[in-house]
Parts: sequence; structure tokens; C-alpha cells
Amino acid sequence: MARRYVSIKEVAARAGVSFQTASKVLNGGDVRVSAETAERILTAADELGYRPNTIARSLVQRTTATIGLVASDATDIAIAIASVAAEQEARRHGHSVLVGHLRVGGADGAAIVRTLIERRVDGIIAAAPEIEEDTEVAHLLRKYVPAVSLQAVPGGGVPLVGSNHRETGRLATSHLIGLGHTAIGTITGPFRRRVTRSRLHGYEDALREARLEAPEDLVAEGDWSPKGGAEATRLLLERSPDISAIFVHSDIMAMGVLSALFRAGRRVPQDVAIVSCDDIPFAEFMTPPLTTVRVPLAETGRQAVDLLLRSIAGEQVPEKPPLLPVELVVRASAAPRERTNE
Amino acid sequence: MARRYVSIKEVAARAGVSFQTASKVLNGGDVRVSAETAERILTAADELGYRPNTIARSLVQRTTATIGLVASDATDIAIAIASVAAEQEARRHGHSVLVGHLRVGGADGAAIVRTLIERRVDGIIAAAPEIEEDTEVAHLLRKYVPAVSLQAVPGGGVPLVGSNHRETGRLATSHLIGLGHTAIGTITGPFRRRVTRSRLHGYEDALREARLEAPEDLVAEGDWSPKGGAEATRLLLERSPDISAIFVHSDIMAMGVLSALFRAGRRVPQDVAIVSCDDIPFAEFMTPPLTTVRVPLAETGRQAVDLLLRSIAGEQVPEKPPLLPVELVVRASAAPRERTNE
DNA sequence: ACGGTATGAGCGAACGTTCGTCCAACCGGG
DNA sequence: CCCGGTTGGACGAACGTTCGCTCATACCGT
Repeated sequence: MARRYVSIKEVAARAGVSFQTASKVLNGGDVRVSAETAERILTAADELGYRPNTIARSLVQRTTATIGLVASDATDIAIAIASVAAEQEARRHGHSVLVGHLRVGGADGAAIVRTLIERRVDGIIAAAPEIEEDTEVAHLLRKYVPAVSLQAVPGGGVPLVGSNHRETGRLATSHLIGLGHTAIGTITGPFRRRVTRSRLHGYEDALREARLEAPEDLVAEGDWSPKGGAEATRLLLERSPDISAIFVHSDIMAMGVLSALFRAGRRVPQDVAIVSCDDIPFAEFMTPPLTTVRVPLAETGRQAVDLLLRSIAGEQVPEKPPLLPVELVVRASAAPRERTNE
Repeated sequence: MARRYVSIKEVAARAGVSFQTASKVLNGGDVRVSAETAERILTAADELGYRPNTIARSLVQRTTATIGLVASDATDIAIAIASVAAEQEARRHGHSVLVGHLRVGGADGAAIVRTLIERRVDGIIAAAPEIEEDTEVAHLLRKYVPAVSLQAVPGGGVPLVGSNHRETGRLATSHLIGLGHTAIGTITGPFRRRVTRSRLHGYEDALREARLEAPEDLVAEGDWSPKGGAEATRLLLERSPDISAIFVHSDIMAMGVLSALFRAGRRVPQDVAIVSCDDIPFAEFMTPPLTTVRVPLAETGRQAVDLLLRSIAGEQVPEKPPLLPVELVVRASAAPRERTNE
């Protein structure tokens, strides 16, 4: 194990040139160097196993080609998909990604952002709903570094990318309405999350369009987890036994919903129709395959990076770029309402 | 938006001291400085919003307090869980994490590792089965930087952490045997993966112990995806219609298995018993809840960074630390064999 | 043969820190 | 009144690059 990096000076020495000349051919742009000298330097570098020290480079260039990603616990598949896509997109543009995953609760958001800043990332992507109300994070993001957020930032000033959540709710709900359902419940994310409220608005929009009522006891709050979905389902069933359809705010919660419905002896889709949203990779392998509104998760991650990179480059980016479109994917979990008992 | 970092020199100037003195109180250890001077420096730093430049620090200290993580597409939940745990553990120890997610196929492994090295990470964690046979990656890991791997590394020389895969296969299979099953199939990961072969060995161990045969047509190769699981299931059903139990090599594939079985009209667990492994968070919310062998994913990630950190600190770490134990979690997807048709 | 222009390479400075050494002033004791 | 020790702080050097400027040589056309 060598375990000692060789510097450009050693390469230069071996090639018999000044280290600045070596620098030019090894990295710099304008190579005003003869072909043979260049060759000599290159082979010397190769023989020595030279790897440029980007730390030193960053110091002089004052940019690190690194972006920071603060994400909620990426055990949440939707977040993971966006994160991975973001990292790959960043790498495609020559940037690396420094990640920080919030602990549950998300109280360490500011701490994470601070270390990212101290490491002089060129920009930060915030992909963590938990920090939606974190004014300290918002302040850091505004003050120190270009940033793009996947969720609202208190006080604004940070471009927001994402999909059309309201449309998501509307689409899901009107699909159920179109199927003949009238007693349509919804199992939401945490109420204080913007995305939840938007989807809820979409749900209400659809009901209103169809002149249906939206009684409060048809909505139950979940927490994005299967367990929360299951609990909310039990609550809904108890409060409104005649419910025939549910719009669930995430595929992962839908797993819990399916599970709870199964245990309660209600068949899906015959007794209860389910439409959820996200369209995570295995939505089609649930039992039954999930009808869901596809949210462009990976695309969101990529767009965030592209926007951030433009912002880093000094371009003026809109604070509210167009929302990404969503699309209904029809599978088996939602069927027409059975009117057998009329 | 200020967007310009203030350096320690500006802080020093404002406090009326040399920048080296400011450095001492702001970061350095032995503060041979009067209380009032220190106070003055601190408030100056605060007023100016000073954030140390860790890039510069890294340059002189020749360590970055950063570890690199090369992971397969963390859309795979198991990988995601380990990654997140690893990052949090690293942060707990004051380290940041630079990630790189392989593209499908994993051909860019060496490229990722190389950029990690150029960024002078203090160590690297390899969490990507795809690079199991990548000799170039192996070479880089051995030569340049302390590393820990979650999968085999060709040529060795890199500590390996992980759980007992063979025991996993054995445990799952003997649970099925204990339930009275004799025609037990298995749906594996890709054959060329070490983990697959180990679990397969465990499966065979269990069959042998019970003096059961292991006909080749009872094993079908999957690819870790639900889709692959579903296809393998159809194949198995076709080849051996009398199969009554299946050991699946991952919970995610099990989703596809469950789905395919459902479509084929086979009930789980009455007609076919399923045991899989991993115990991902929503295994208990599948229909039916999955009996599975719990693999300590998060623990693995944490152990990897602990080991790596020790290795970075210069400690000699064993190349084969003890395998983490696995444990059977009994839920509903595996029931005793029904002998109705005897 | 001469001035002008490429061409090839050297060299000083700077990036923002940390680390160790050096120095001045002060203090107390004999 | 002088001397040794302590305290508080300054200062040079180094980390490994990039960047821009300078300079020597060779080549070209007239």
C-alpha cells in the first residue's frame, strides 16, 4: 500500500520541467508546450500514479465542483429516487455530491447545511420536507450559497422545483369519481406539509367539480409510512363504513392501506377502490397492482441539479420554474363502483 | 445575498490581531491567548458571519474528514438503508460523505472511485455488488486509500463487512422444512453474485440436513427486481407445478413473487409458502405479511464506517471481521403445508 | 542580415488555513 | 536592580494547485 499521494512537483521533477508547466499539460487549458515535453510529463505522471489534488485546486479556483444534498432519510423511496437521479445528473456535469440525511424529526437540518457550507459546496439542493418550516436553514440557504429546494422555503428566495401536487390530487380523485364512486376518502401526508395541503386541495377541487360533498371525516392524516397508512385506513373504515374509494397520498402508505383493507376483509378493488400517487417502481407489483398518479421523481432530481448548476454559473433562475407534469397510471386497484346492493 | 465568504484574515483585522492568532482561538487547540482577545475575535467572527474554509484546512492537514461511498443505484431499498445509516454514523464522527451511485451495469465504478480519490477522501466504502468482479476498482481501493467493502473484492486486501448470507439461506429454508414442506424452490439473485451463491449454499445445507433432494429445476435466477421475481416465479410454477414453498433472496423480489402467485391463482400461504430475506421496513405490510430473515442492513452500514474510521486512524483492522448475525422473523407468508390432497 | 512574431517554458503570487518558532513585555524573587 | 520564567501574540513556512506574466530561442519574410 503506497498510501501517499504524489504531487505534481514530483511528476515535474521526473519529467525535468517546472511544476507549473506540468500543471498546464496535466490539467490546464492552453497547452503551450511541445508534444514531446507533454508526452514526457504524461508518462511521468502515469508511472508515478499521479492523481491531481482537487483540494488544492479548489482552494485557488474557489469552487469545488461539489454540490450538497440535504435529504430526509432516503429510506423513503421517493426521496431516494430523486437523490440518486440528482447525483447522477450532477456527475454527468462533472460535479460530486456531498449528502446529509436528516435524522427523524429533521432538527439537524441547519447543522447539516452548515457543514456543507464549510466544505464550500458550490450549491445546495434541499430535498427534505421536514425543513419546510426551518427558518434557520432558509436563512443559510439564502445567505451563503446558491440553492434549489424541492419544497417550500420559509421566506422564499430559493427556487422551487417539483411537480404539480394539486393536479395530482385532482387527477386521482376524479378518476375515482369517473368510476362512479361518491364516498371517496383520502389518506394524506402530515397536514402541516405543503404537499399534503396541495394534494388535499386537488382532492377537494375534484369533488367540488362533481358537486360532491367533502365531509371532514373522510380525510385521515397519515405520516408517509405504511403503518400510518394502515392506521388511517382503520380510522376511516370506522368513521365511514360505507366508504367505497380512497385517494392515498403516497404509494408507500398505500401498502399499509392495502394491508389494512385486506385484514378488514374488504376486497380491493371490488369493495374499495384505491388510487395513490408517486408510481414507485414496484407499484405495479402490489396486490392488486396500484392505480396511481405518476410523479416524476427522478426528473425532479435532475431538474433541481440543472437549475442549481445554472444558478451557480451566475444565471438568473426563476424562483418558480414550471411545475413538472403528473400523469395517471391506470392499473387494477381502482374499479367501477359495484352497485350490487342498490 | 452576500455570497462571498469572509476569511479569517478579515476577522483578525477587525479584532486587531494577526490571522494566525485568530486561527488559534477559532479552531486550534492550545489557546495561549487572553480571554478578552479571544472574546474580541469571537465576536468579530460572529458579526462577519465567518465560516472556516475546510478546503484550506484540508490542504494543510492532509485529511478531509470525508469518506466516499460508492453504492449501487440506491433505489434498491436495502442499499439505501445501509447508505443512510453509514452517512449518519459518519457524521456522528464528524465526517462527511461523498456519494457516487453506479449506473445500471456498474461499468463506471472505477471512474467514481477515481474522482473520490482525487477529492482526497480519507477512505472509501464500497456498497455495490456490481463491482464484485471489478479488478480496477479493487486495485484503486488497495493502492490509494483505506477502504471497507460490503461485498467481495477481487484479490482481497480490503476488509469485508456484512452478514451471514449462508446462514440466511439455511434459516429460511429450514423454517420451510420445519413447516412440512418438501418441494421447496428458491428464487435467487444473479448467480454470479457471491451473496447469491452463499444463500444458495445455505439453502442446500438445509435441504441436505433434512435429507431432501435439491433438483436443479427448483432454483430460478432473479435479478433483485420485483419483475425478475415474478418471472422466476412463473418459470418455477411451470417447471414444478407441485412446488409448495419458495425461499426468495430478497423482499423486493418477493413482491413480484407474491404478485405472480396471486395472478396464477395460488394462495399464499395456503398453496405456496414464502420466506424471503432482508426484512425491509414494509415487509410486514405486504399481503400477506412476509416471513423473512432479518438482515441487519443499517447495522452493516454503521459497522462499515466504524471499521473504516479505525483503519483511517491507522489501526490494523481484520480483513474478515465477524459476520453480523441474521434472524428469522415469522409473519404470515409461510404456513404449514396443507396435506389436503393426500 | 535584421526586426518581428510565434513557440516553449519558467517563475512569482495567490488561495485560506495550521503549525511551530520566535519575541516582547511583564512578573516576582533574591 | 538584575535575571529567569511565564504569558500573550506575531510571524514565517508550508500544503498543492492555477494563473498570468516574463523571457529565451527559433523561425520567417524581406
